[in-house]
Amino acid sequence: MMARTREFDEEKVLDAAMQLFWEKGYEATSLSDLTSRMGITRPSIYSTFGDKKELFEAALRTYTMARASEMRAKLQGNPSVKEAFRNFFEDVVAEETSGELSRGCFCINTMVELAPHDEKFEILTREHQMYLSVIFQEAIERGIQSGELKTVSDAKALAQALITSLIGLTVILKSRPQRAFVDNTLEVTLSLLK
Amino acid sequence: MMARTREFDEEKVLDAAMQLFWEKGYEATSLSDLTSRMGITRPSIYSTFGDKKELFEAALRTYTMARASEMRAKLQGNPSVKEAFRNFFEDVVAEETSGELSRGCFCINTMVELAPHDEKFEILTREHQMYLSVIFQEAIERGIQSGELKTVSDAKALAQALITSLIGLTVILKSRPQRAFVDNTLEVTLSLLK
DNA sequence: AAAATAACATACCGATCAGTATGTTATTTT
DNA sequence: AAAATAACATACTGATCGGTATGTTATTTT
Repeated sequence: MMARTREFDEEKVLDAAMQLFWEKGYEATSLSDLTSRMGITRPSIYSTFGDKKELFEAALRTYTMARASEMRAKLQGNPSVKEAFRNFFEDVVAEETSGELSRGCFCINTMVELAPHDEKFEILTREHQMYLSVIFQEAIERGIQSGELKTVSDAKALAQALITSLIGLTVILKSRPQRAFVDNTLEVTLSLLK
Repeated sequence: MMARTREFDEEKVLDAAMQLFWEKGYEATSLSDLTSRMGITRPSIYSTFGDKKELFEAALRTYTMARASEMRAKLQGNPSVKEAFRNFFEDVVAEETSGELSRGCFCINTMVELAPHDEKFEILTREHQMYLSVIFQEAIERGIQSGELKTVSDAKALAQALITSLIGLTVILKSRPQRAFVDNTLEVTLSLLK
């Protein structure tokens, strides 16, 4: 039973927490950072989301769900699978290149920072990547079905290799490599789709 | 001029700091962690290495130099370039799979944690990866020279794509993916060498 | 041997950390 | 309207953070 009505939008403040954790990671984000960015007080955070780790987990789950559906939409929105993949990878590059900060991928950041020390996040991040690789796989199978891609391709293995390259690309973009490096990587990687 | 003689081996304690930063990252490693692992006191750390960030930088530089020469040795030690790359990638997998903790690559960890927020580490991590890609490139060129690889290959672009895949592989191993995922990725990635 | 000096050990600094106790205010239930 | 209750705001907790002041000990230089 609810007495006084909540003055903040739970979804909005969680999104604010997500942005912050995404930018700075778990350890480097303090409760003070969170209260000021979320616009609510410390006790409100604890009563609504639990402790810092639980809030982080909620933020990450929000992120992964949004990212998976965004990715599926992008890959399904183009009749040509090759074009869809190229556009997708180039969007990633554009996203990280534009703007002051390259936040990378929240899930990948978490895989690096927390997965080795916290089994919950080891599982959560692994399963998200596996899920993404299935989305890749479905797109590739669509390309094989339509005749755009060679029938002999191992769709699953190819999808997994592309996910691995996507992770590598996302990570190295944080060091702001030269444009040519990225372009070369993209050309060679996408040449796997044939 | 030196009065009292130093009681610790500078190289050894720096190596201890490297191990710790490698395992836990910058933020999650405290000065207390460092003193107990390095076996020296706080003032000794500060007088010898400077503050926490400077110590971290020294540790990272030690790591990158060791890693680059280790990598060059592994790639040069085999007359077959294809075999050399396969062994190299499989060594990475074995390294991360065995043992309780998958530390990943210290430089990649730093790229994720610090590069977006600290230009010094953006540059340091980028240049290390570029250096590694040149080592890859030289091995590929050797393979072209010997006739083992196709003459038309763009050695540089290929090397850069392989580095990107290596980064992706190193990162995803932190989430302990299924063996089949890794094997598939490896097969497809190494198929680029032909 | 005396003076100088640098590495040592101990104990401390203010600041900040994650998390909570306490009291007030607004809304619902009775 | 009274009682109950949950969200609010403020202020606090002990612990730990990175970094340093201070005094002692060992070695070198004079």
